[in-house]
Amino acid sequence: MGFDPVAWDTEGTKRRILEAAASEFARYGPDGTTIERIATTAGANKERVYNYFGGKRDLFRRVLRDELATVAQAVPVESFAAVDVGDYAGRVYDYHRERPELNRLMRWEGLAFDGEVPDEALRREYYAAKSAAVSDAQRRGAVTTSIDADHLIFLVLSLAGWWSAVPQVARMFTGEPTEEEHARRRAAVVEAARRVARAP
Amino acid sequence: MGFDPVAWDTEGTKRRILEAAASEFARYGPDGTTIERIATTAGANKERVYNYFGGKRDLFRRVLRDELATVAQAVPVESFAAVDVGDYAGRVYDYHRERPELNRLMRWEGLAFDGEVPDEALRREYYAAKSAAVSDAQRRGAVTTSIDADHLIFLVLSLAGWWSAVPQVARMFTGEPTEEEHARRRAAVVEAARRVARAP
DNA sequence: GTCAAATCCAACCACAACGTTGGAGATGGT
DNA sequence: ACCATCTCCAACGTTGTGGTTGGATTTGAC
Repeated sequence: MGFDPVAWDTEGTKRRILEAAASEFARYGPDGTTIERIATTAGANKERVYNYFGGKRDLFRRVLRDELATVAQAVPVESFAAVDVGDYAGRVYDYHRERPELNRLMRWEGLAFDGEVPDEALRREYYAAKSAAVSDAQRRGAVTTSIDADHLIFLVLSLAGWWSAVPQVARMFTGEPTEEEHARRRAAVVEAARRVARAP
Repeated sequence: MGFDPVAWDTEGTKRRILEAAASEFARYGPDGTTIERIATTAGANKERVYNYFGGKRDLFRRVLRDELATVAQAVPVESFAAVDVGDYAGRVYDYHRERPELNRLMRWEGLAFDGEVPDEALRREYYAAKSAAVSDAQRRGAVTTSIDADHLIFLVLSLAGWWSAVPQVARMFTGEPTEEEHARRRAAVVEAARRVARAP
């Protein structure tokens, strides 16, 4: 099944396995995903998966970690004194839309692994930076102080994230997510985020 | 294993199976749940489950439908001209907290069954009633018109629901959900919902 | 050209879960 | 007291998946 006419391409194989794993895990979750399917999708076989990465759980964690590293770069965080909260929420909405994997992986994680979180320190740091971006803006009077910084940023993320958490409910509320509907949703998210953060 | 000293208690068995199924499905999801475990938890055996309800999927749908019927009564919908949007959001947050099953089931549904939704007509009607409660308030000037009614109500539900969708993220943002922290989260949700809906 | 090390593959084991089935036990009418 | 009917249970067949292992193939150094 491998297309390696001349040499071993172990790095490439690893990468393809990770890509396939991200896709499969996001789609079917930790339980619904089979190593077999990941392997064939990646043009390899099970043994390679077990050999390169450990068992299924290890692979899931690895995929989630990579995905988190990606988003950290994709939607950077500054102070919300300089960046409008609404625009930021809109960008987060866009990101969820064009790369639904992370959102789905996190939700699988929330449902299946409830307590335990891999790379907790790293992630905590990432989230703390976002909170800091809010409190900075609060100190400068650009954002309301009637909601704690960490609660506020989380709520803003809620506005952008719930749509893909329960897409079936979203559809029943607002109709099929056509391109236009997506634009409407995005506009609503932006407006709502601004309203939540607005200074008095 | 059955505790029926005198007569067959088929209704009771059905009920116990449904209760066990709700708990198991909410906890482990459609894939992680085993019929065996449902049966033993309910003090019955597999064959009863298959006989009373169909396969696993049928049972899942049944459980979800029952849960939806319950919530429809628990958090009734009126016009948001009479009821404060913040209070309503707080009640929804409370409901998610004290009965996490529905939220989890909906999220499993969103992840595992993506497209297909059982009892779509019923649910659509339920959601439409909520949207109507918003548009009524908008007509009366009690709620902003700068966000569509259906988007607005969905966003309010986001504020209350995202906490349990990604509990691990919530924890990393705002710390362990002690009783106090829950109170803070609830207050933030209430305040944010009011801000989103506030009329000019 | 040779050989040790690394990569890849196919077949295999164990086991858990779905769904079924044949029969045992209880019930209520006649 | 008997029988049709419903309820219950234990055991089974089948399938699919996680994870392993032994060996074939390729590579690069010497």
